[in-house]
Amino acid sequence: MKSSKSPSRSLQKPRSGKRSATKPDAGLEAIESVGGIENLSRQIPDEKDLAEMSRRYHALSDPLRLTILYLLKDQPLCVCVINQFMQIADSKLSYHLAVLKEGGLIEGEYHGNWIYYSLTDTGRDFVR
Amino acid sequence: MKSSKSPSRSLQKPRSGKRSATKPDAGLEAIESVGGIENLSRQIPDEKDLAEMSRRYHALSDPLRLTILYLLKDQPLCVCVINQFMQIADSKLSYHLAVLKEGGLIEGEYHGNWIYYSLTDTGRDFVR
DNA sequence: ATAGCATTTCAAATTTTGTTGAAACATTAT
DNA sequence: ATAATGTTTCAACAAAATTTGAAATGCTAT
Repeated sequence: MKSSKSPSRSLQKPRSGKRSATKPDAGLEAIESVGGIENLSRQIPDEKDLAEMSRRYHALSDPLRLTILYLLKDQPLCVCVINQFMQIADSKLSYHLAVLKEGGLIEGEYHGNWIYYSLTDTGRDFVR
Repeated sequence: MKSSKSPSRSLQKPRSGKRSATKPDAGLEAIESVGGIENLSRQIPDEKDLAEMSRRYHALSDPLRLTILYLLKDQPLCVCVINQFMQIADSKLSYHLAVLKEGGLIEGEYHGNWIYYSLTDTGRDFVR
């Protein structure tokens, strides 16, 4: 995940005086044809939504985490069983589970001694 | 993007002798109920697909890159116009465009002096 | 060929993310 | 309460992604 906050755009239309030879007319016209830069910017989700989307996609951006997600496709599984598959250090698995959880893709709950993880509705959207 | 190659799983069923008190019966049964660990593993895309998915999601995992994607929602735009919006260093924008391109979400082509970027079909799937 | 602008590429510095092993915490059983 | 097991948290380290500015490259016009 990156911080890169959305730039505080000035949204000023490019100066429309004498247009220098270095400006692509077609590009500017394309913008004008959809209502100008001010209007274009309305297409863009607000900062909060962008951050949430980024977090979710980041959670999906690792083969190991995708594997976990697919493992959970048909049923919840406890950490110990997931790890029979993954064969990685407990703390490593825990880290990746946390990333998936923070991305809103899985949720876990204790059942006896074991934590069972399952897909959230959002998570389910991403496994086929 | 992370390297984390999918673990070479041994896929052995947990030893089924005397079951220690530390094994969650429900979890094991859940696995058996879907055909055992061997079968579960068939749910998981192969390494190559996982890598491709990871790359694509990684490209989506940054607010700045998502912003670019939404900018391109309704029309191709040249780099210079995109940057009127983003207001970041040229080389920085270029880097992020490259990440999006490698993720298969956008493509660019020269039109005269300027490169116009547009969404690929895959990219379009991700802007609303 | 040269110049001029648009865009990318490169390498170095910085920041973020992932890994590791030890320690802590949660739950259950004794 | 104590012990035993499952899971997470923590801090140090390693690896990967991002930023930055300078230099290189691509296209067009002269």
